[in-house]
Amino acid sequence: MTDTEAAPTWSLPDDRDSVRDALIDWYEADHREFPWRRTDDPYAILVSEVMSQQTQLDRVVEAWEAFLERWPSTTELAAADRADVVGFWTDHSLGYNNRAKYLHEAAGQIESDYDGRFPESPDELQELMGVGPYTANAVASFAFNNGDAVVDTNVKRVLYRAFDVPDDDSAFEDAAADLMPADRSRVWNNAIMELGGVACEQTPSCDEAGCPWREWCSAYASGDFTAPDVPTQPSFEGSRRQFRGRVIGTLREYDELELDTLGHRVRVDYAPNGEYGREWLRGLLTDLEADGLVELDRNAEPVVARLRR
DNA sequence: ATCCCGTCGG
DNA sequence: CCGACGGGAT
Repeated sequence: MTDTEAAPTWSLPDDRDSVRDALIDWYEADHREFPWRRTDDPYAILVSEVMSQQTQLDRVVEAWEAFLERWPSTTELAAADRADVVGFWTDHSLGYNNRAKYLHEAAGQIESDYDGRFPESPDELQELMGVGPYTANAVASFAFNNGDAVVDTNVKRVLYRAFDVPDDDSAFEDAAADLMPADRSRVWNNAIMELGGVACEQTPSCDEAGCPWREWCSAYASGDFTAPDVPTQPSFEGSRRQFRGRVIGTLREYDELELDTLGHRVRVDYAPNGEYGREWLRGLLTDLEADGLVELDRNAEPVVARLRR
């Protein structure tokens, strides 16, 4: 026998159905109300998922409503200027403006490749720009009740603590899939992420939140609430990301800007031939250009930059 | 100072 | 597989 697979060192409770029912009952009895939980429009759900990947949910609500009012469907969004979509992202402090571009591009894909209608399977949804495994399953679940088990950091933390699933992506996927009741991805994925969001947070509130899994939970029994490591980010102040943000913000105020002018507005210590000079700025701008956010007119003399329309 | 965290591109 | 990616809230 050439099988080298080790037997799993973890196992889910025998009475899966009790575990499942307990979570679904807990979720249905009481949960946070978010407006995107009241729609099954895949476009509206996609927008909410992309926004919430980077921003606290409370701040997403307003932005989500405003975005849908301005661009109610992929038809309007695909026809929009990219600069306006990126500008909206900045105005609403939604972070990574790359994701505004992804959304804009995905809307274009839906219009041109899918005849204006969203595909319903996770595999097809993943073809859309900016849509990876998590978002594909979320949209398939919440719009079509047709997803597989989502695995995000909330779900990982829950599985790691409750059932000792090791910190390993394929183990998390297997466990999450085993646990999800067939054909109930909509309520299930909402419920397990809600559990991670309000009961099994970084510092857990098992009793306060009335966690429905206390009787099965390994961490609750042992008192060890260790969670999988989440990589910490380098500081934002002075980072390249901060200056990218400033370039976008500055270019929004002007139709176009010559490079040295832009440089001086972006950082006080800009010196054309210094450490933070033209070479540094060109580096930033060519990346922003490759990211589809900025256009450079290399024929102009001197070269000018503007937001991509 | 730390948290939030999935996707893309190389 | 790993580094890059925004900026407000706490």
